[in-house]
Amino acid sequence: MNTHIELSPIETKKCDPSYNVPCIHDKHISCGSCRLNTLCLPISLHLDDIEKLDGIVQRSKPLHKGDYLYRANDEFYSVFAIRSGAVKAVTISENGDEQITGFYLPGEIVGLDGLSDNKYTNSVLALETTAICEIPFHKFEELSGRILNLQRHFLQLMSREITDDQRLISLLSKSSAEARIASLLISISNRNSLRHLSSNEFSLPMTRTEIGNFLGLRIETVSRILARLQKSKVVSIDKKDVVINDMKNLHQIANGVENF
Amino acid sequence: MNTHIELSPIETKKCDPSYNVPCIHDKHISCGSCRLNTLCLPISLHLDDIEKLDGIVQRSKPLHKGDYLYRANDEFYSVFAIRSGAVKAVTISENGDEQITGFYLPGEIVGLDGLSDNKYTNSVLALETTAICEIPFHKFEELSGRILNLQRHFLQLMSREITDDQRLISLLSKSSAEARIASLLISISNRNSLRHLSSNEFSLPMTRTEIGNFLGLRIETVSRILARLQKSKVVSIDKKDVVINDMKNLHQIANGVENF
DNA sequence: CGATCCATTGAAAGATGTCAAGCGTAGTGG
DNA sequence: CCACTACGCTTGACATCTTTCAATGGATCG
Repeated sequence: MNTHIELSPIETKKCDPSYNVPCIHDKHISCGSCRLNTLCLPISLHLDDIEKLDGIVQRSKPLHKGDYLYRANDEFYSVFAIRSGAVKAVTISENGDEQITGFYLPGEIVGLDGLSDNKYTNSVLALETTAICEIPFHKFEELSGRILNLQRHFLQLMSREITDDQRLISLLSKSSAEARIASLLISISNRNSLRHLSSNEFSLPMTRTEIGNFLGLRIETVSRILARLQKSKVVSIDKKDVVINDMKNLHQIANGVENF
Repeated sequence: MNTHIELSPIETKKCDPSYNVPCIHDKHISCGSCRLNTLCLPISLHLDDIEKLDGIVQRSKPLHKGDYLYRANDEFYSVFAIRSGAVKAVTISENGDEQITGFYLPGEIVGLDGLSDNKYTNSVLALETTAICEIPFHKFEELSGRILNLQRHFLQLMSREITDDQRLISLLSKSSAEARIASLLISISNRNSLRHLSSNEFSLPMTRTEIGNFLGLRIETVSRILARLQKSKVVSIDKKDVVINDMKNLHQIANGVENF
């Protein structure tokens, strides 16, 4: 059974048979042969340890746009690795409005917010068709009791989430609308690099409204800033498709806040 | 030897001998008898486990205002619990300016940002005279291999830091200057409650400039907002001393963003 | 006592938000 | 298949909020 899902053009290219690598979208791919494992497992595990990990990872059918992976206040059960597609994490504040706390791309982990109170504080839902690896936490915890590297790795993942969030705090605290948007573009670009995709050309998985929500800006401001960046030839934008023409300049506009 | 340090009036009251409880500022207090242990150890450890933990905690002489606990890029070695006083965590962005990512009060933990790359990403320094419990991480890790509760607890601490940071992101992303400052006051108030101190009356450990840096506002804005809150009788402010007169109203101003 | 830091306040400028209008596209139902 | 609606996006004009600049006063420290 082949469970390939719809792909953006960039992603598809990588799955061309001529590449002679396993396709990341295959539901039955193992952790050992997953092209993303340098991201979600950036540690030196022995082959048989990887196999053990592989044994507890559950791969289910893909989420479609708008489908929830989990909801705030759901009981914490698993953490999840994004295999393809993209998701957003959102919280709902008391007065009812939604705040996006992060976008997550392939190779990245969501669900770490669930540990502190044994229930998730965010909801996570798909921005586009998205494939997921689910890692039931109690099994993982049991496994990581036996594999010391794995435990250490997990702590690092959490610490990474903390430092990423703090970079975002820094960005929101001090930067202009233009710097925020430049930073977001750089962030996506960098994360694409890690996945061996183009760092200069990519497609935004989220809407303008979502960008604005995430960065604390109105949609009109997002639209105007993108138009301004386009006009100054730093980037080219056609709907969701972005080409970064002048990365150096973009970094200057982002004002030293590299990514988040 | 008595190593009592200077205290704010509120804090001092609690150390009155008539209270018949161990004084939190005593360098030689044990984890088992520390009044803050419900904060930094909110778990059910057996008595002998607490003693083991106690054995690895190092209590050094207090930091004075401006002293660094650690600096960004220092090798990660320990996490730290604040025993008394207050510290701030700061990062320096590429273009050289400082961003405060958090204020930490007694019973709270700093240093969790150091795990991901084995070096700290923040610098942490004292806002006032501050006593610290240092917990060398390798010893802690070794200990938590043997005490399952402790490992789980540590993950919860990290997850808590993540959710706290995300609340702050939400605040910075969407709120007016007035809401940000109201939220900060509420946050300090709540954290004082946890420490069994007054939730309506306290002294700010940080300057207006630091408040502004943390909340993404200029010092003049901070000053004006505080004046406005005072004028509307929601709070009374004299220099660093704050009295919250109308908590309900303050919550409304904070606009549903409870704390962070 | 002078230097420095912190805080307050006013006036003006600048940035972002709000409101309103309009366009294109995708999805839906007749 | 078309019309209709909903949604996402863009752009202009104006309002509002926050910053910037400037002047001043109090507190602290050597």
